[in-house]
Amino acid sequence: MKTADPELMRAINRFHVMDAIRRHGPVSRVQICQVTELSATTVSAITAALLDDRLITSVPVGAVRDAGRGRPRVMLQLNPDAAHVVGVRLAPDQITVAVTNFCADILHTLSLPIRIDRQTAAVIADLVEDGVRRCIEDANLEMSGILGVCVGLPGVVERSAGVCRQSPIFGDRDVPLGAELTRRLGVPASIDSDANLVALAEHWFGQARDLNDFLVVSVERSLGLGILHNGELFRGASGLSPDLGDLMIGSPGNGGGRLADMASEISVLGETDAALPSGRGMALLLRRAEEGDEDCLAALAAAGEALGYAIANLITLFAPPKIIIAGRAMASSEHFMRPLRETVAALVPPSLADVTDLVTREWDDSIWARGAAAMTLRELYGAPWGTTGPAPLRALVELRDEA
Amino acid sequence: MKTADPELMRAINRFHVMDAIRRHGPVSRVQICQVTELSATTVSAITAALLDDRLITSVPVGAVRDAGRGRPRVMLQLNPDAAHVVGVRLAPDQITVAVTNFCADILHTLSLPIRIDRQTAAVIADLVEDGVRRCIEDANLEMSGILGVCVGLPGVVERSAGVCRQSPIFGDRDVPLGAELTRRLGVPASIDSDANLVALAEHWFGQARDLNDFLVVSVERSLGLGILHNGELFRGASGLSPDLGDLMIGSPGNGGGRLADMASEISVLGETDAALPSGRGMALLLRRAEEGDEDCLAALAAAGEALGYAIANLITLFAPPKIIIAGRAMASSEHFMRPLRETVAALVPPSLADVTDLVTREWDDSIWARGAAAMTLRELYGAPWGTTGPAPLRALVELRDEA
DNA sequence: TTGATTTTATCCGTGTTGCGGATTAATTCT
DNA sequence: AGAATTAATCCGCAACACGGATAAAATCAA
Repeated sequence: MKTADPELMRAINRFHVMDAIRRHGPVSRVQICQVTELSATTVSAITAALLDDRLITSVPVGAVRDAGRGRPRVMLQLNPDAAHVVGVRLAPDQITVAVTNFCADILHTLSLPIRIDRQTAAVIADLVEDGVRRCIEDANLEMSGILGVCVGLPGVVERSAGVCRQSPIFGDRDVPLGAELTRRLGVPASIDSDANLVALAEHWFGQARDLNDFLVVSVERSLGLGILHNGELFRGASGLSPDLGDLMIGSPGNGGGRLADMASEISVLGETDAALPSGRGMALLLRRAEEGDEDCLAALAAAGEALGYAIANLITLFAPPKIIIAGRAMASSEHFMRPLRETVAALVPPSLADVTDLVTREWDDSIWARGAAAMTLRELYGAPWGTTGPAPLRALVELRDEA
Repeated sequence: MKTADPELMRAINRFHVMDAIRRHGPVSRVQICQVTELSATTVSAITAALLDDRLITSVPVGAVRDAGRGRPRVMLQLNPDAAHVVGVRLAPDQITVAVTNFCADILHTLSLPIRIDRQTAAVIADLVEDGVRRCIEDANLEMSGILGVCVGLPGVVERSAGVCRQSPIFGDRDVPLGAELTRRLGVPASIDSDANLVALAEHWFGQARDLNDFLVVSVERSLGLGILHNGELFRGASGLSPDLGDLMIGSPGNGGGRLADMASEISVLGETDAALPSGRGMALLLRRAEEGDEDCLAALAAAGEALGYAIANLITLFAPPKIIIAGRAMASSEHFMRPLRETVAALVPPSLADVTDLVTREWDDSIWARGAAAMTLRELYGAPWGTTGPAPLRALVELRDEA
């Protein structure tokens, strides 16, 4: 039970100020007042403390001039060098590492196209450790300057415990990857579901910056689900992040089963008889579908319908204003998305027919790693009870419109 | 954006104190200190204010004697007469009204066994208004002494807007029942999903008092889902409460469809050819099943399997430590529950095999209405950001063990 | 060039809050 | 009756947010 004392009060307000600065780029103290609804005095005091801690910096005068009469505003921004963090994304066939600064700008990335699929946890931890150390070195930084590492991976992840309950990339269950990496790197290391990282990335940098509620469905080798609810990442009880692929779809033994076996890239590739090379398989399959190959079209359509079915159920449960379907290749194919959309439209309950906007988003690997970095920064910013929340851009927009 | 000022601070702590008093019956100030982790001074100040506002009362000295040496503790408890609220439950064949005091003790109930199914909203509002007025009168109270009314009903409900998007008891969509009843009764009236009311009732009075995360699945004429997450009732985006019956199960057109058409009491009754009278249908069906009637057994098993399928998916998403299956008749039949349990066990992902405890609970109608009353009280207590949360009974348990 | 104007940021005094330590209150034990 | 013990309150302190006054830094007008 969190008791409220002046310290908590300050923590909350400091977080709001930090969050306002992060979200609204270089921003003056008056603007922060409007956004946070804090008094000028309080904002002044808090920003002074933040400047003192070198968490923010004031933009050199003259850099930004806004046509006004009085004393010019001093713009404040996050101090990029206040901290450095590392984000890692583990995919079945690739490890991506990114080093970012305090603004979550990527300083350096490293991609290792390695099949880590079904490796032992020790081997994977080895690879991650190497990758992180190398990436830090390449960015001309020291391990001692890194404040945290976050690893995103598919599967069922219990962030609070740092344990991966189950994942397509681990043979074992209940891998304590968080503790292991913390030990190896000598730096706090956390883990999370990869879909959560993407959800956070979308919330911080992507197309959901002004949304407090949305879902991210990642369609890659495996299927992930990230839920942002009330401006917070939603995790199940005991902090568990779900694996969308574990959902049951259709009638088992009658063309149904786990979603992972019906709508993931792996399953689609497995459907077609054609022997497709493992690396470029999906690109090839999509091209064949484009050329009219019946098998490939059918496989894509079946996958789209299966995922559409699941998404309809997610809409029934969460009624989010937006769902972002995210993936590399398949998710951007109309042969996949059209059946998906049609299935969603057909199965969503009538009362929720129009609440959800379904969009696709293709991105590069670095987004994932950036999300992982953001996950660590989010904690550094020191959210007291959470509230990564977006919220009133309105105050700022109004300000801009005035000018 | 909620800015933190001393007022919020006080509100938070006052709520924690109120909540501790509500939860732990008559309780002394020292005990409140232990539970809330507030200082004795603060507790003293807050309880003094609460006593001054007549929200709590001190138990007459000598009533409770705990074998101690020093100055005896003065026990505090909610003042039952601090407020009165009304809870209403709308079911397809019945309206239940309950008047409770500030402790959520039921003072008087009224059950109207009326088929309101498919009536117009105006007629139903009429019936509710009459029921509420009569129940208040029978309890020897005045309308002016009622601080709020909450109505629970099946379907998709948007509490914040007071709108029922869709419900088996309304022919229309988007019924603004909240505003209508507020107008008629001259008292703040809210509406919510009936499953949410039960979830709250279980959290406050039932078997989930010490749980912060659990699901309630109500199995009656229709199917409801109440989610308690992090000590808070979970609602979808824009405050929408889902209708479990809207979930899709199995393959559509292949023995699958909406869960409401497969696992609700209505659907089970519809499955069997036997012409069953509408009122006692389920009781008769269960007796026949007990006697070995194949049709009835098959219908119950099919329903159990369908609901088990849905519950497995809910476990995948929420991983709650407990799911309470609640209902009148069917839910307590092993012919229904055994297939359900078996299906859940078979379909739940291996990594989540043992996280969820599945229990059933049969109750009388008044529980629902009591939950509705509690929903209003919850707001009167003035939770600042929510935190209906349970939490550390531990402090109290330790105390008791010491003695 | 100089003073008036305007906007921004800080300083000062006030009120509220929670807290630790001392104090008072109300019992039981000896 | 006095000592011991536990409960509740009182007092002084520090932290905080806030409103109003003040200082700072520019533009505008003569």
